[in-house]
Amino acid sequence: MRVGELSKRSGVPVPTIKYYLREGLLPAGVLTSPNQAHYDDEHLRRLRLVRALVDVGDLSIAAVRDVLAALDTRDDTLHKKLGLVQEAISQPGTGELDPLAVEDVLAFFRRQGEECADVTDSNVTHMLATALSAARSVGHDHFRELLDPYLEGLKIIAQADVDYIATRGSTDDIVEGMVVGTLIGDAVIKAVRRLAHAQVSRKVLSDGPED
Amino acid sequence: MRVGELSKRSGVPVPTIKYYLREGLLPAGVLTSPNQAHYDDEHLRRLRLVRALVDVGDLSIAAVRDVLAALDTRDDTLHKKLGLVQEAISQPGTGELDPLAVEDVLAFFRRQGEECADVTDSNVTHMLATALSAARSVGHDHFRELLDPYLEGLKIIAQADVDYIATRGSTDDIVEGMVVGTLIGDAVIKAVRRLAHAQVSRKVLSDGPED
DNA sequence: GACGAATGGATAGCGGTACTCTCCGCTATC
DNA sequence: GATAGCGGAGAGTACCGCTATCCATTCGTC
Repeated sequence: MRVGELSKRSGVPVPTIKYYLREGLLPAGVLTSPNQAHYDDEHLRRLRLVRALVDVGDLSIAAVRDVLAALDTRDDTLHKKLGLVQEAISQPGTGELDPLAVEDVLAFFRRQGEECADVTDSNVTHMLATALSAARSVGHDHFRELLDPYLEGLKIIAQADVDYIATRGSTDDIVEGMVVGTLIGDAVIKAVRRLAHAQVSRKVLSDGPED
Repeated sequence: MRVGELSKRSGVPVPTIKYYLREGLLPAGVLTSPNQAHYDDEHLRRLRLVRALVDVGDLSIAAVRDVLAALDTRDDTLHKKLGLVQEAISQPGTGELDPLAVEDVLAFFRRQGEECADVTDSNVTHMLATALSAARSVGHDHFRELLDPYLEGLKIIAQADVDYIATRGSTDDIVEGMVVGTLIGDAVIKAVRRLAHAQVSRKVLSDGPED
């Protein structure tokens, strides 16, 4: 297919597709003439992935490029590849780090028996410390006490994630599934947590019959 | 205190504070002269809240304004106020809605015995449908099967959230705690989920001893 | 009470991001 | 052979969150 049909099938405007091509988010099509190129289903698939990362995953174009580069890495173990990808989909955040919050994180790791060595300087750790710093800055220094119950709930969720991913065939599918599952999972979790809050709020607060 | 000290204590540059004042994110200080205003701890607290919402909660300035407006509402039941605030901190997202994904959401509600009536057109429902649409568009139409295990894990988390909030005194503290807890909780959950993934990935994939 | 720094207030400008537009010569299709 | 679409490249746009500049006034302190 040519770019017009790629656009129609994906819902992405042609100029945007051209932009993604320029930015290296989509591989160039196969040239059949100096100004005719052919795109296949793989391009369509990749394009939809890019949109999902941008729209739902809220990744910047640069971050998407990193993710795709990690996905396309050929010569690494699965574990390394997963690590690469995870770094790429975990934006660190910009705020100041309160040393007390960093200590909270380390204490949490110790409590959970994490080998901290290879984790403490990752984006994920930074994310966590940033969030706890923000909590402290607005006077919620007891927020850290939620880490353990959160982990308890997230173990269930992570297990479901792993089971879901395990149904996939090739290692490429696994890595891509991890990207999609992590980012779309984030969005789903955000929404469902809010639903759970609303449900509880409705149950707990029977304040005033009606108005 | 005056603006300079407010800046020093919060770490926010003076021009930014002025900007927030203009945008209505901070109430004006009490004027003691035509060009001197006095700010108190309440301003400082509000400023830090704004920064947390912007930095960690990733809210736009407009969304922050909505949240603050909801927080400052005086004449509503707690339940209504919580609902208002929840809408304000739940950005809908922009993608197309796949009708099949919408059906997935409704089926989920039915399964969970939600009274859908007052929920189906909320931002949160839209968030969920957007995420599931994205999943479908990249070929993960079985992603919806994760909804139930996610809810199971999130019930634990939501319970912890409620317990945490319940320690607070005034209803104002409750509502503010809900904002902070929801947004910072989102960030924390994101991070901890990734840690859980990494942990599981390390456990499951003992592929190759070392390199 | 003089003087430099800081203040409140208003308007304009800046830097980054994600597109979007325009133009070109060429090509598929009718 | 007309017309629509194409690949490619550079410039332009819209929005967002600040940041810079200016002004008259006032604070701090000497």
